[in-house]
This record gives sequence, structure tokens and C-alpha cells, in this order.
Amino acid sequence: MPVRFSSRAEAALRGRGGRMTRSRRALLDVIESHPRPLGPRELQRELRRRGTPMDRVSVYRNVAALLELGLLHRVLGSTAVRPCAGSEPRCHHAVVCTGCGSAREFHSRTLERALAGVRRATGFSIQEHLLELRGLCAACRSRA
Amino acid sequence: MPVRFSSRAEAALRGRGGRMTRSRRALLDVIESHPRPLGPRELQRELRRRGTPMDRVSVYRNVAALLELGLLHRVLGSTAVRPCAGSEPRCHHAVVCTGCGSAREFHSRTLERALAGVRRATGFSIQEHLLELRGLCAACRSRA
DNA sequence: AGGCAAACGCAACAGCGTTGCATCTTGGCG
DNA sequence: CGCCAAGATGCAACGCTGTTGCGTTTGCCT
Repeated sequence: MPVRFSSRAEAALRGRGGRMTRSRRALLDVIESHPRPLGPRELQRELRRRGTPMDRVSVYRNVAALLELGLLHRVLGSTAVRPCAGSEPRCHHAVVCTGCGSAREFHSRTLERALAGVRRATGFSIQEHLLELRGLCAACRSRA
Repeated sequence: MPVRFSSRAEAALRGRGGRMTRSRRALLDVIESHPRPLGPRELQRELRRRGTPMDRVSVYRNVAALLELGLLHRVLGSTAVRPCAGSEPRCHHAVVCTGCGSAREFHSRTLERALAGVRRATGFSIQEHLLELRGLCAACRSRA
């Protein structure tokens, strides 16, 4: 990771006139240190476990802000979020491990071409594509 | 469509020891006659509009039964459902028009190949893939 | 240090989906 | 044709998730 997630987040928040509170820092730490996507409720539970409890509402507001800044990515079909890799805009392609929950983003030129093909075949002009794969990562596979 | 959706549904339900009620028939009609995916609330509203109101609970139970029988397909990231094309098992590929809401399923060999490539690149063994495209269908595009 | 605005917590609310239970309907069978 | 067991329905109540309003606290700039 080139720049730590929390550092990027702090910079982005400050650039918006935002401030850094203990709670917020704790939230960023939780998100950063967790490889697998976490939902609002999980985030809250983890924060409580670490001794820095946060109200449900604040969790939602912070997550919303980070999503808006493009620092978090929302997992398809759920409310779970995870840090966006790199500083590029959100990426909608990911594989999520059903074993350990870790996520990995990817880019595939073949996939892009396939989508173009679909456009030709159906006559739809594609505005957005939602894609997410679920499977077992190499580590979990060898463990089983 | 080879066999009408409602006929297939009726057969499948009866095969399970189920019965055909007015409500259930009305629900099947609504689903069949609507090209775009409908959520539970929309289904209920449409049923009321047609003079055959149905309780929220019954909508959920019927939809659940039809999903279990593989007759309905749930649109990704929402609770909306639409009839599964043909009698084959559910298909997870669809383009949904953001204009009129109509959905169209598709199959792409290039896409399948792209997924295989992702598997090689990431080391994940893919168990499931969720894919849905959003865009404008030809009709809506020319209308705009 | 002081003060303004951001961030927070609390309480209340709204919507969705579920469960338990009593009642009604379907469809088979005598 | 009418009975009746099982399936289906409606109603009420509940739980969970996410949202809004508001008064209070806290960061941060001067």
C-alpha cells in the first residue's frame, strides 16, 4: 500500500473542512486493519470491543462521508464497506473470499471486451456494471 | 416464450402439494405481465390497483416459494424479482434498463472466458459470480 | 483562552421483512 | 354434493436497519 489508508482519509476529510476526532480515528483504524469488508453493525461492534464505542448514527455518517470521498467501496448486495485500493476512483470489480472474507480487486481487459460484446448483442448502452465474484482464496483453499 | 410463466408456476406449485388460489393466480399474472422487475411493495401496489389486494406477508411468502422453485430471479442488490426466462436454472446475467426498467438476460462466452482469466490471475477459485449491467435499451435511447 | 462550526450522542421515527396465531379456502374423498 | 385436513391468507406484533431532529460536546483556528 503506497500511502496508508488512514492518512489518505485524514487528508481528504481535512480538505473538506472536516476534523479529526478520536472516534473518527478509531473508525479509520478499524477499517484499515480489517482485511474483510465490514458492515455498519460490525464496525460498531469492533469499535466497542476496542474500547472506543461509537453511536450507530455516527458510524453511518462517517461511512457515508468516506464513501462520498471515494475512499470506501461498498460491496455489492450488502452494506459492507472496505477501503478502496490505491488512490484511484472506486473500482467495481472484486473477488471476495467466502472463507476469510478478504477481498481483492482486479482488472481484466477480456472482461471489458466481453461487456462491449454484450452491448452489441443486446442493443443496450451500458452505463454501469456491477460485478463481484465469490470464491475461495489460495490460502483458504490450501487450508481446507 | 415456450410455456407461459403462470402455467409453469402452477405446475411447479402443484407438484409441491401447493394449491392455486385467486390471490396466487393474480400475483402470477402481475409478474408475468410486467416486463420490468418488481419489488414486494410494487407487487402489492399493483395487486391492489387490479382489485385483488394481497397482504404483505402473503406477497413475501409467495415470492419466496417461487424463488425456491427457481421460477423467479432476484435482481442483484435489490429485492425486485422477475420471471426466469425459459425453464433452465436461474441465470445470473442480465442487463436492466434504467429508463423503462425492462430486463434482458444474456449469455456471453467471452465473459465466461474472462472469468476464467480472473481465476488464474488472482488464485481464487470462483464459486459464484454476481453480474448485472445497467444501461439504456434501444427503445429508451431513441426516445431520448 | 475563546468562539464558531463540525461532530457527536440520544431519542424518536419510518420502512422492510419476519413470526405466531386465528380464520378462511382449496381440493380430494367418501 | 358436502365434509374436512392441509395449505394459504390476513392481522397484529415484533425486530432490525437506517434516518432525522436537536441539544451538547469537541476540535481547531485565531
